[in-house]
Amino acid sequence: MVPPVPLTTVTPETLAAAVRTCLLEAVEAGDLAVDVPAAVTVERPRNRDHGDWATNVALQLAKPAGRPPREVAELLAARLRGVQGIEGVDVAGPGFLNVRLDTASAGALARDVVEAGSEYGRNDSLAGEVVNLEFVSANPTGPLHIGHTRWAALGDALARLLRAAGADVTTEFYVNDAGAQMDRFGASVLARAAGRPVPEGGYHGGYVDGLAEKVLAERPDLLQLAEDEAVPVARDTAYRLQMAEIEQTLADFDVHFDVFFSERELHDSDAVARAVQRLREQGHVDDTDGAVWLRTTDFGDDKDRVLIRANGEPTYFASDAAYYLSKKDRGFPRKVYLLGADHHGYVKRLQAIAACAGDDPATSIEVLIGQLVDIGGARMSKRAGNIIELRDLVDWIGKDSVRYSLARYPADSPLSLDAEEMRKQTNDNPVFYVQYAHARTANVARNAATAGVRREDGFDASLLDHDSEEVVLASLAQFPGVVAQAAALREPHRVARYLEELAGTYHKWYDQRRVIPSVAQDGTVEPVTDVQRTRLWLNDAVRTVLANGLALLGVSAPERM
RNA sequence: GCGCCCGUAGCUCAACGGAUAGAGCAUCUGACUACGGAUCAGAAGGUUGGGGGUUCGAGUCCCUCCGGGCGCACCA
Repeated sequence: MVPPVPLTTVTPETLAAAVRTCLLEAVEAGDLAVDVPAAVTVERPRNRDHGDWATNVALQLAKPAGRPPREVAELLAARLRGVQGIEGVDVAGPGFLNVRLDTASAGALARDVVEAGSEYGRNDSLAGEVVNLEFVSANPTGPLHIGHTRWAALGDALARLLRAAGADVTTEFYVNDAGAQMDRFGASVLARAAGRPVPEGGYHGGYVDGLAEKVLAERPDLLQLAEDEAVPVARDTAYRLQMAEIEQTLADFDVHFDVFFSERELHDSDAVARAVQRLREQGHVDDTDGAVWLRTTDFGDDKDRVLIRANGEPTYFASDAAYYLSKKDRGFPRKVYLLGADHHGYVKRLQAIAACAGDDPATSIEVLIGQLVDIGGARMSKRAGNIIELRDLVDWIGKDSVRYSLARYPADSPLSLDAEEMRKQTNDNPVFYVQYAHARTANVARNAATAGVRREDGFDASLLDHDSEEVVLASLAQFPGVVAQAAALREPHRVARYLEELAGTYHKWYDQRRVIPSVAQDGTVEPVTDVQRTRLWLNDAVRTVLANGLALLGVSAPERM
């Protein structure tokens, strides 16, 4: 007697495809007259009485088909019942289709996941998308602070997520290294180097003293130079030092940029002037009151914006336009910006630039607005004054906890975190809950090896028949969908929330089912069977997904804690 | 005044337009001769800020009011 090994594992994706096939067949047979949608949604019902998986297609197709939803559902149910791996189909409520899988078809996923390894969860939902993702873009005139920390954690996670979904992503940090602010920065550093107070409107904070010291070490002649010579020297030297620190801080936070793009180079290469000329040729530039204006009101902005001031100096907006055109010219159809809430007024202007350049803002520009974070109880920086520095946060709380804590909330929700909570290594802190689950799977695997339980000796999916196993398997099955959805919505927090759920299902399973043979009171050891081996596959499948998911968030997956 | 975002359990927050709105913390009850308890089981906690509307179905979409945050430069 051959055991009922299914030909294919049943997952939400394969089930959705099966439902769609049934629909097509029903239409073909003349049972139903409706346009079959390109994609069918299959979800895990909240209530387990509603089956393993459920779909609402019948409800959605009822109107276009001109039939009562339950009638459409019944019609589909009859066809679905013949699909391999499906144990039963019920029509429930207003017209939901509730599907129960047979144990082996659901359980086979454990092996698939282990065999896919780090590939499991990767998908091609965004294949062919070429994306430029800009985030952080802090001024190089001081250290990174808490606001940048949120964008760094979120932006980097988003980049990983988009890549996992098959997109071609370039991450970019725009360096505002041009303009009057840089001269004020240079003047501030010079003043401190000379032991004078920082000039009006300059940069304060202990870090300026630190920079002044290092600049003096590199340029002992600084104070002998004439003022108009000394400021650029102080400026450029301090800029280089500060930028190096920013890059190092980001690297220590496991955040890597493909491109650091200099605003100054836009000016030096005449790209700004050419951009203005280009916009003029597109017919969206006016010369009024001695200044050069971009008619952004043509595209929904409140007022037109100045590109070149009456004094001949280009505005920051002009370099932004040039920067946009650079991204366009470098071959990025889609430009994603992560901006702080204090810059949301900038969105319309950005869209207007795109429109003036002849692009459709709806597809070429995507702005994610992040609300501000408040971390209560965090130490203020002595160097930078009354602000919280990224470096201090990471040194004090730890990279994993900071990254995870910031990535587990949607960007558009204002957030207040508690530094003491983030430092806790308990259940209060979700990152430890998830990491501990991972460490536990590793521990079980080590114990299994010692006990002689080996995956390659056997796998029988039908043995994963406990409720807690069905729940773990269903959670594993959802991972690729979660990755695709999180990538499509640009919401890394969905991955974190998912991992917490998966970790929970694993801990519950661990409490209910043993992988290692138990030892009886008289010392006799239970023999190793396919039960233990198959559970080890499941254990390792969970570890695979936890590791893959944590990697998407830039958080480590420890083998021991 | 205009614009964008947010109002969900005592607190911090989830919830592709789906079925009885969920977690964690805090509070209360249980499980430690344990595959590391950094865990698990259970209780309690809600008119999703108010009011209309759209539809088979609204925390989610539309309108309106209330409350909070942030923006509205020839600044960077």
